[in-house]
Amino acid sequence: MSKGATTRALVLDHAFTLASKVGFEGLTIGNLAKAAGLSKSGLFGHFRSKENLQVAVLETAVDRFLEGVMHPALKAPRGEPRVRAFFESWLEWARGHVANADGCLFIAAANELDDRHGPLRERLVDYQKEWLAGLARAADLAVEEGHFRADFDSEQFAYEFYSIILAFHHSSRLLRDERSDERAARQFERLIADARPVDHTH
Amino acid sequence: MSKGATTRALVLDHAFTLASKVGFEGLTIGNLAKAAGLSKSGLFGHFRSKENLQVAVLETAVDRFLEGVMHPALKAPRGEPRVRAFFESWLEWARGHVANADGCLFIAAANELDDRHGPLRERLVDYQKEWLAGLARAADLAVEEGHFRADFDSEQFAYEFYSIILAFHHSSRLLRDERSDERAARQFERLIADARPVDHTH
DNA sequence: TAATAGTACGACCGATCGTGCTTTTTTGTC
DNA sequence: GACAAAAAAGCACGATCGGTCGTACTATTA
Repeated sequence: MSKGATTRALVLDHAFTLASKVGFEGLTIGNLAKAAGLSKSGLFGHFRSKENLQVAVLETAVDRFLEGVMHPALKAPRGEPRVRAFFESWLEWARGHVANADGCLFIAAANELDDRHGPLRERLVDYQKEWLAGLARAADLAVEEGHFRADFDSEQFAYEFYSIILAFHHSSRLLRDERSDERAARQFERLIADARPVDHTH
Repeated sequence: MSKGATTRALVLDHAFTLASKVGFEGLTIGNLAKAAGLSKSGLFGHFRSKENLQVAVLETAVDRFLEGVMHPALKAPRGEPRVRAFFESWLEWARGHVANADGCLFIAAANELDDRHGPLRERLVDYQKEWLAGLARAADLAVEEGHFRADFDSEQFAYEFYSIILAFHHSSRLLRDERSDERAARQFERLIADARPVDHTH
């Protein structure tokens, strides 16, 4: 890796951490330069605009998310186990960021960008739709495996799945409720229970 | 009402609208002054600090929320009807703001303030806890009326209720999914169905 | 070794931020 | 209508923002 690519990666590493705390808007070039140990203009040269920097940070975050959440979950056996694996690793991602006193960058970005337009917003939307579609696919597989009901709206499932993450983030970050973990787990179990085939055996 | 109080109220009216679009951080004194038709310093004199202004805006928003969401719902008969009324008016609040291309100020504030400290954050947290407690109380009444199961965690109910609002806001604002309404309604019906007493009549 | 491209620096730009100080205009009371 | 008080405006400040500039050092390549 060339010198330039090395420091660029180092900058993006600091940028991801910093942006997780302050969001995309709060991320200033001056502060990032201070954190990374570069001059403002030295850092700026790597990206040539703030928007380019933001896009690069978003893609860094996406890489980490794929690596830390999506890929591990895809190793679990298809069907309900994989759906559960998604939940565990996804929540663990959120939990880790809450514990570090920074938040989930994607949730922060969603709130900052929801009324803007431009490439940053479009990319974020595309990624989120992709992940929700991936979740829906995992749920469809659970239907095929017979773990979930045949009449089952997997998109609705993905929608509600994400609502659990959002509520957990809100409850633990803003309200600082120590029972957020338990709450999220119970909500998830209820979602799974309703997805299972009806039991007529008794 | 004295002249001062009149213009102060007018300023807060514009401030609420503006802050709903840009959040508490994006709300600048210069822009607000432009919107309200005052000079920066003329407006500033009414509040003497930005933090005071923000607190006043938050309290304005709380008044509107109580008036538009909480009070109407409390007029519905206790039990499930009142719970449903909460859902309808709460979602209508969110829906209205989404349609206006601004967002729910409380959700925006939650994301901006979740890692800050100071009176603004504390007030927001207090209000949100209050509303969730109010919701839990409404659910408890539904238990008393026999509409909901006896073994029933009303705090969990309030938690999941709010997750529906959060997901709706995210889905309609960021993803611009036209089916957000339908999704939220279905999620709510599932929440209610699970809260009802088990039916052993067949 | 010489030429070139990549990397980083400090100084600086115009714009905007919140906020203080001073002056002018408006309001309410006798 | 005079006059004090309140309200609004005018102006300026220091800080910070994203971004540009010329310049110097350091790799890479010829």
